[in-house]
Amino acid sequence: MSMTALKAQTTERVRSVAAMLEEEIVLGWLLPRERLVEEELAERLAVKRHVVREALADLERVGLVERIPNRGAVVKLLDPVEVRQIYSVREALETLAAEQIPLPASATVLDALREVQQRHAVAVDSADARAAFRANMQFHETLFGACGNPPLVELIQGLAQKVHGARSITAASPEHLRLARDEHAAMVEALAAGDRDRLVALCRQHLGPSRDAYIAAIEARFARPGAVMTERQP
Amino acid sequence: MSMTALKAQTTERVRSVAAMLEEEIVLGWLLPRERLVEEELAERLAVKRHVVREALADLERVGLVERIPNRGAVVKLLDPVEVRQIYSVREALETLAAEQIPLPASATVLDALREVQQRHAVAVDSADARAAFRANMQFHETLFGACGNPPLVELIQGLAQKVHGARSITAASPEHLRLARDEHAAMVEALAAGDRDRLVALCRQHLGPSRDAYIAAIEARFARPGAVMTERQP
DNA sequence: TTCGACATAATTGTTGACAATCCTGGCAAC
DNA sequence: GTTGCCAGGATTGTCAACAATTATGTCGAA
Repeated sequence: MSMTALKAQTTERVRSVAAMLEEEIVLGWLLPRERLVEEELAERLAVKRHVVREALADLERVGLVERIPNRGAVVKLLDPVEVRQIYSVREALETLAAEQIPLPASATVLDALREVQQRHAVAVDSADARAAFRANMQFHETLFGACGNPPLVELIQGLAQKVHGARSITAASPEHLRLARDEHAAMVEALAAGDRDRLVALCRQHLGPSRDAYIAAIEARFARPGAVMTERQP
Repeated sequence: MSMTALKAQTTERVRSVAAMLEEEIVLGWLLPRERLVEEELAERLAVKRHVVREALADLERVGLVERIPNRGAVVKLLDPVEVRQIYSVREALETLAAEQIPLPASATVLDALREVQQRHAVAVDSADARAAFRANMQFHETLFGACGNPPLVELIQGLAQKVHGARSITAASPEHLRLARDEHAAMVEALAAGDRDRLVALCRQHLGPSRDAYIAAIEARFARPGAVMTERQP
């Protein structure tokens, strides 16, 4: 029965390492274009190189890092047009899911959402970015999970992961966190009231801020010399 | 480029192995629930175990195989409800993509589609299942690729891959192949004529047959003993 | 100074052996 | 006849050393 073995099963360690790296990317601890050296990570995370290797392969599949043969991995920098495209698909998918959630929402779903939202609010108020990130992910998972279409939920989560690199701008910003918190509350309200139009609208506008903040930040800070942006010359 | 490269880059070999296994699954050479033993595959495909391992991890992420820790990999058997859910999302995404294709389609797109469709028709007529499969994939890639949203195309392809295991029923069936060929022709026609409604409708109905055939087949052939179906005893 | 060849260092990719784990089948006890 | 247990074998997971590749820095020549 106990699925979670006491001594971390191998594939679990890989997933654990991948999750740690993902968090470090989202929280801005690892910046775009930063190199991810296998041995270095292996020592820091106290695992063998080969585990880090598999974790990096996982993150490459997800789209969070980029691996160049014989040259190693770097955290991927999404260009603005790709971000816009991804967000447009996210909007479509999340709308689709929101339209399929049975309304008014069941008590179990509402209770779960309120509990998670509570944790998220606490994390935001105490400026605990990591806890806020985790609670935020869990909130969306339970919210969209209520649509009854697991493959759809998986897709939504996958797309969210893809732009996690983009969230390093908003994940630490108190204003954005507070805004997200309030929007979550509004969503729960709409779910309880059975107001589908409001729910869908909330989901849609919930996506905007992080996208816009990222695009603005990326064009200001990570522009490559040689691109359209005029960069100061040394 | 020569596929059978003598000195293939490592990550290329992994992708190559994954692609081979995927084809073998789609063509029904590897059946659902069949075990995939690393050493065995390594010897058969003339690569090291380590490469097979990574390829299996890839296919696991795609959803074509299932890996249980310390027990190995098997080709995944999708249950009918999951297949229905996936197809419903496919329908939504392909509709979304079809709605974004600029109409009437550009000459380059049409030329490319006609060329691929020609190859597909030849393969179907000569009952070359493998060539038909490849041409079919390429057709949909170029078709939806015309929507101008690469992440969306990637998602569509990923979902198609997920149900590739389900295609082993239709991939070898002459009737289904002929039907697909004719529907492809109709799509090209709609693209050329700039008839968006017809295009969207064609995309939608194009999904039906393989889904229905798979669900019927799975319930007839792969029912687990202990389920409602009565299975013959040896 | 600038350019290019060459040696050197840093990093990834590969390999085979070893350890851990899980399934199979036989054998004994009830 | 069924159940439980203990080998034995098959398979996956782990590891450290080695090979291959790419980046870096130095030196000499134009």
